[in-house]
Amino acid sequence: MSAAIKSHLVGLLTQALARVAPQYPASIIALERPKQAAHGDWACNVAMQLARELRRNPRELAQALIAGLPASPWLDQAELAGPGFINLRLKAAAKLDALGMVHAAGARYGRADAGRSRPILVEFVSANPTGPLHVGHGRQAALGDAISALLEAQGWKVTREFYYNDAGAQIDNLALSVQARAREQGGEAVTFPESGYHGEYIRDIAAGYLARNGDPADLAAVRRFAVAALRHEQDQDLKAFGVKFDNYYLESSLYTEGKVEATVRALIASGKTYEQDGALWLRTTDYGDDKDRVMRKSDGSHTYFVPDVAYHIAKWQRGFAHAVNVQGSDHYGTVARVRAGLQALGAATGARIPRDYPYYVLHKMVTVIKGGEEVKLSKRAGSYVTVRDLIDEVGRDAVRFFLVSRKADTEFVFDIDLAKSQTEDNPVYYVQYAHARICSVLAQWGGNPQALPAAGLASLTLQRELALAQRLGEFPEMVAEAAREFAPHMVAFYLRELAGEFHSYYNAERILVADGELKLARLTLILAVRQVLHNGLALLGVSAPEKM
RNA sequence: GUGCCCGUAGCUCAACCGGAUAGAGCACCAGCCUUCUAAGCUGGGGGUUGUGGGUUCGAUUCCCGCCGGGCACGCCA
Repeated sequence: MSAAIKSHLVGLLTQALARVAPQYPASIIALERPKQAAHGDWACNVAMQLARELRRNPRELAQALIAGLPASPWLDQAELAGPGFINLRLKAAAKLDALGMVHAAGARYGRADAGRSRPILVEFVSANPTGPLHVGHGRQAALGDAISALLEAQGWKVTREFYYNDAGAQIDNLALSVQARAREQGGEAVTFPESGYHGEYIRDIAAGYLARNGDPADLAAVRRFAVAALRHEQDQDLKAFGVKFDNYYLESSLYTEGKVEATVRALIASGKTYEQDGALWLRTTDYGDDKDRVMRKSDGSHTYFVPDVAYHIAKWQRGFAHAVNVQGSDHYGTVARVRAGLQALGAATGARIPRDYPYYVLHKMVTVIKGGEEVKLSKRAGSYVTVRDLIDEVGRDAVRFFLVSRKADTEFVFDIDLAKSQTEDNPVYYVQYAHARICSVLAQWGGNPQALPAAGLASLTLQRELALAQRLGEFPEMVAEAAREFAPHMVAFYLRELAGEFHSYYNAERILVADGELKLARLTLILAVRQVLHNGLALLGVSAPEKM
């Protein structure tokens, strides 16, 4: 059902309301899709909402509204139901209206212009270059990429950005770890750093370094080599996952470009800082944090929160008035701090940064289960399961689809056995199979799909056909809401349902029937289904195969 | 201890910001391939929505208390 038809219905009710209760604004009229088909195509609860204030019986009020509905070419009938619902039934033509919309828009069906080409920066993954990407990064990559695609579909000018924490203490730790392995491989007896990285990949990097005649004693060179090697490795992981970034932002650049120092100076100038115990503090409690934070430690170095603020100021200054950060919920603590830092700076510089800038999508952790037990180790990484492990075992499309099919704020249990042993019942294959089936039918028909949209649709009269068309009509609204809520899982669930309705239809009815008019109408319908499956899968970064 | 999040079928998860008889998938049981791909379809059993109150025409949804789980509470990143 197109949005146009929905607003048409709201218009009808508005007129009815104006006759029955002119003192109430039409804005209280809301339509919803009933869960049960018996309740019609749309339901309105306005009579129950107003019954109390109008001191009228809700059923009697609903009846009056129904009587006041003007005639409409789309509306078949309106009936009173339950405690005071008004159930609306549409004519078949209204349901089939969506097919024309799908074919007219094609790959652009589901797109809208809510973003009005405004720039928005979506930051995600942002892994430290100290090891291969773990499954949490995988969830983040799948989420961030899908959220970006959803925002693009809503007309935002999206920049996907990866922030490399390549300047902190963890990098020193990495360098020392690689150095120790390199010395070890050179025959020296070394004690491995207590808090060093123990993964297999550290040995590989050390070997690579030695193979290029690197000097283990040159720690700066070791560090450069190790960071470059891990950035390359992470790039390979992302490539295997099908995620592309528009920009990589290096924390180290904040130092080399003086942005960290500039941020400290600006914060001092803001008057929100104070010295205590030899350290420099920011009064973040003035902006909702639960305690003040140290900016500069007594040893003169900065806490990580300063470059974080500098980075986000840079986002703002680069022209991104809208920004979304996709991060693990373990970063919850930084939210208030970064925002407080930005508010202090904004107050000092006159920059009108919104209090909730940047917006955060925090996702819960992923645990991987295999053989009924939690998997914590990976050969390559040592202490955690990598994205690559998952892709190798389950396949890229399945991993991506799985990782976005749950709300971000629920803890994620990824059961490898389930994903592997039940590949045939895997939801992603189920959706892809629907797409491939349609391709197959179209191939057997052998005609030109381009010509189909001109076909007459009057012969589509079956419940399943009308329901499918209606489902297709919901797609744009679903995409808009998923984008608004930063909730790609809605796309995954929608696709599951659409594919399910298609499979049922396919099994119950034959597409390539003898009746030429009916055949063309049915082909037009499934061509539209294919288009929407394709568009939806594209939002999730999952392929839509023509054969399976 | 404090803050945030979560708790829905045996398992994994939905539920259109308060709507009608809480829905899917997996697993289980019984059926469907001479016909466009059986990676599919049809039917079935499965629930006191953690728990106790409150708000109201109506609560999985909003409020309060408790129980259980996750994360965060550093001059770590």
